[in-house]
Amino acid sequence: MAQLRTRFAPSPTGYLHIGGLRTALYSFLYARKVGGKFILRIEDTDRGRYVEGAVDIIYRTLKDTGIIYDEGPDVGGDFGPYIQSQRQNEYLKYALQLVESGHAYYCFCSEERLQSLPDVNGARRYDKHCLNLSKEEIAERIARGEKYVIRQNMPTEGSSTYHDVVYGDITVVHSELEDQILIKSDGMPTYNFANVIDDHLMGINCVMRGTEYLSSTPKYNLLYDAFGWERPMYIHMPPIMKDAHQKLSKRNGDASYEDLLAKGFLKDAIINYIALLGWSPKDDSEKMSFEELQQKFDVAGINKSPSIFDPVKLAWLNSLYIKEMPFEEFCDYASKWIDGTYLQNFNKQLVCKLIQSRIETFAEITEKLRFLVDYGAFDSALYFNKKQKTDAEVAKQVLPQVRQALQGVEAWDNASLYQTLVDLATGLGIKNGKVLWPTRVALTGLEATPGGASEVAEILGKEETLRRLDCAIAQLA
RNA sequence: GGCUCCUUGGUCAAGCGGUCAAGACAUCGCCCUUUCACGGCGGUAACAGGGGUUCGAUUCCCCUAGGAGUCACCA
Repeated sequence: MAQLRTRFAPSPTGYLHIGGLRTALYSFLYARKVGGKFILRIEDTDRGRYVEGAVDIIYRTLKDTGIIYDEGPDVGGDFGPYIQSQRQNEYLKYALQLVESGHAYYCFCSEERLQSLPDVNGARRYDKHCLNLSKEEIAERIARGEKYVIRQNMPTEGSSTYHDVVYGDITVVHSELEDQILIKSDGMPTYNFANVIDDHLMGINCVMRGTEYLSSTPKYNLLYDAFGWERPMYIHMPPIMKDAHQKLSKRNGDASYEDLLAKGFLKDAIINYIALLGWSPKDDSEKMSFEELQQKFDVAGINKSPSIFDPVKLAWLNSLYIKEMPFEEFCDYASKWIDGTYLQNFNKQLVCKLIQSRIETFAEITEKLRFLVDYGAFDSALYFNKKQKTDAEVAKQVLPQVRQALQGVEAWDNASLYQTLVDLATGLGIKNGKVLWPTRVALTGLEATPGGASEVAEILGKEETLRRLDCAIAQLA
C-alpha cells in the first residue's frame, strides 16, 4: 500500500470536544506508527453553524497537545486549500460529472412536497420524483431561476459490503439508502459529498472517524465507485459516553479539553486518559507518555463498544503526573491557582511543598488549604483520637506547654518545629502523638489536613501559630 | 419503527475453544505514618438471558432482552 494518509476533519462549531480530540489523537498516532501523513481539514460547509474563533481553538488545542499535522490550513501542503469553503469550485464540477453518468440528478422538489411524503415513524424517504426529468425541462427550469439540489441516485436493488478495521464487514441493502443531497440549493456541497471529494483529492486512503458514520459509509462507497476511485480504508471508533445513555458532548455541558485544563487537569494526563478510552495497549500499560503512546498505539487494540468517561480515573492519572512534576515546575504551574487567591499571602514554596503530593487536580489547592485563613471555634471532641490516645483533657494539659515551647523557637522552619515538639513530648515522658495531634487540631480545627502540626505551624508563621494556640487554649478553659 | 452496530465486576479493560476469567480506577480492611495524602499488602465484585455447534464455550452460530448510532438542503 502507498504511504498512509489520514485526516482529522472537524467542523468549526465551538470547542473541540473530548471525542473529537480522541479521534484526532488516534489518527495522529496511527499515522505516526505506520510512517504516514496526518492532515487537518476544516469542514465548514454549513455557514449557519460556523462559530467565530472555533478554527483557532482547533489549531491551538492540537498544537498544545502535540498532535501535529503534516498538512493543514495554517501549515500548508500540496493538496490545499484545506478549508472546504475555499474549495467550492471543485464540488459542482464533480456533481455534474455524476449527473452525466446517471449516478446523480437534479431535483426541484419544494420543501412542501418533501414534507408531504409519507412519514414512516418519523423518517421520510425521498421518492426519486425528479429522477427522470428531461434535459430540456431541467435546462428550462434552471433558466427560469428555480431552486434545485443535486441528489445521489442510489441503486434500488442489490447490496454492498465494505470492511471496517474495527467493526469487520458491514453489509447494507441498497434499497435502504436514500437519495441523499450532494449539492445544496445554495450551491454548497453537503458534508456527505464534500467529504468524499476532498478525501479523494487529498489522497486520503485511510478514514478514521466516529461510529456515527458507520451506516452512511455505504453511500460514500457508492460515490467512490461511481467515480471509479479507490475506496479508502475505514477505521470507525466507538463513542465516548457521559453515562450509559448519553454521549459526552459540549451541548450537554460536558467538559471540553479546555474545561478540563481549567479544572486543573494536566495536558498529559488528559491525553493519556482519553487514549485509554476505547483502546488499550498489548502490554496493559496505563500511564504512558506521549512518546510511549506513539510507540504502543495500534488500531488492532481499538474496542467496538462505547466507553464511559470516568473523571475519577482521570483524576487518579492526573495525580500521578502531578507527583512526578519537578518541584519548580509544579510551583510554576500551580501559580495559576494560587496567585490572586487568599493563598497569595502565604509562602508559595511552602504551600506547594505541602500540597503537591496531596492533590489530584489543581483546583483542589484552594479547597484543601482553606484552613489557613478559616479558623474559628471548633468542637473540642476533635481532640479525641483513639490511636494517639488523646482527647480534650490531654490537649488542655499539653497545649500550654506547646505554646511555651514554640514561643522560644527562633528558626521557624519545619525541622526545628518538629524537633521542638518531639523534644517536648520526650521531656513530658509521653508519646509524640499526644503532643502532635492536639497541636495540629488546635492550629486547624480540623480532623484532617494536608501536613502535620509542624508543617502547618511553619506555613502559618510564628505569630499566627501562637495566636491560634491561645484561642484553642482559651476555648478549652 | 426500518437498517447498522454493541453487550466481561460500579467504571476502564485483558481474553480471540480448555484460564481457579488478568490488570487498573473506585470501594472495603490491614500495615506504614505527626492527621491527611503517598506507598505496601489483602478482600468484595463480571462473562445480559435462552437455545444450539463441540469432548469442551466468555470465546463460534441463532433467538430474545437491553443499549447505541442512523434514517436532514448538520457535520
